[in-house]
Amino acid sequence: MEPNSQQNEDTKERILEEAERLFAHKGYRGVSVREITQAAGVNSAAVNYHFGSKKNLYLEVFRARWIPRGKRVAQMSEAAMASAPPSARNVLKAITQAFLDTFASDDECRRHYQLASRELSQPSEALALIMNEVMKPNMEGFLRAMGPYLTANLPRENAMLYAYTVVGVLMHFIVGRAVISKLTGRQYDDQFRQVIEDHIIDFCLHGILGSNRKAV
Amino acid sequence: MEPNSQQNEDTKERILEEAERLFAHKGYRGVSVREITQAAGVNSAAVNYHFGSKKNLYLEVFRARWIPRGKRVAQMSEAAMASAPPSARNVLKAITQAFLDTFASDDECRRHYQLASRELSQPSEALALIMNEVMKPNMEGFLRAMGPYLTANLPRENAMLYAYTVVGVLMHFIVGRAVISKLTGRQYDDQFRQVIEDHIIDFCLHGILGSNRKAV
DNA sequence: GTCTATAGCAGGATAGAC
DNA sequence: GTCTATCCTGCTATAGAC
Repeated sequence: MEPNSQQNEDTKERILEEAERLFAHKGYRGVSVREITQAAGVNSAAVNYHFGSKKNLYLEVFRARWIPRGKRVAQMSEAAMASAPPSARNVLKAITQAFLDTFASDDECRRHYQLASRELSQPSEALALIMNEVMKPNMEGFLRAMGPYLTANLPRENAMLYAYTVVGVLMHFIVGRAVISKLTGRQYDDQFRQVIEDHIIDFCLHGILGSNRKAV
Repeated sequence: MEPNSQQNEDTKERILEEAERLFAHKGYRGVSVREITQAAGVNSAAVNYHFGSKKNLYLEVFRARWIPRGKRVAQMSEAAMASAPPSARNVLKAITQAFLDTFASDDECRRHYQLASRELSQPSEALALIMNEVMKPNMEGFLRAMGPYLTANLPRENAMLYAYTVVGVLMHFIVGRAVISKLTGRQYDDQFRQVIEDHIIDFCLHGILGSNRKAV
């Protein structure tokens, strides 16, 4: 690979990185191309050269970064479900830990779900991407793993509501971190993180099994 | 009240109404003052005359419309909790129905929680308003009513996590309506609405009581 | 109080030198 | 491929006529 192409890839990567960070933090309209290129330390024309338009850069953030990361989360989740002793609790533990821990940093986790959360409540073209490529398969994997613990004749529609609720609870705790600290008066450190993780697992476990515990 | 003042109030009201609708739909940055004044059928200078600035108009939407409406939701919730036979399920039913039904229309409900949801994940000055005036008191009312059904020594911090989760589930189902229809393949009509309402009540009821059922 | 006109600025995108 | 300079559009806010 010749140096120019290398440089080129670096530039594209840096733009994508900063674009994701800023879009997650401020939303699409809240960020300017100039702000992105400045943060990436590249020329202000680079976005249009490499991505064609601001809008396409936004979509490329999802295509090149969000979706691969989302697929890693799903893989981690599946792997944990397969390796732990089979139980409903371990299935929920697997998806919860995958959602919270399959990231290079807390910040990356937060960014990831802020982008998703904004698409859920204010859809753009990116929503179809994340739903079809990541969220729907992830929810289906979760439901497959939970299958043995649900009533046999539970309609698919109702099962999907459980999966949707679990995802909602997870995202709500990730993106609302500042609010949680304010409400509880407790700093969001590793210890509190663990409290929250346990809370989510317990809440969702009983939420799902409460009306669906299979007769033993 | 002289006609001018009346006209004046009408103008302010129309601007507030359209501003809320558009801010909820597209976010603060996604809406221009021109768009709001055009939708309200008033002159483009009217926003600055009546509200001083776009930012203050945004805050005024919360002060003049969101918070009173949020307080009505809390009142409905409290009233329903007080009038129904006391049970944990009825407490959850009260808050769920208050969240979903204390609105002139489905659209108004959606707008209300879209504004709140965006503030949660991307706080502005409005967040402190809605937290202090509405959300915190509402959560505390919910926990007071749930108190008899929780273990006596449950730390306030953990109780708050339950309230925060219930609010999160409710908002997730309200703002994510389009996604739910896509996931389940089912149209969001009155019948499905009832399915979802029952789902939310059951999920949260068992989610909370699962680890906290008082010994009888 | 209401409107038109516009100042003043920031945005996305592009042309063209290097 | 990269950068500077710039076009054009659209924004908020305001000044000033009526």
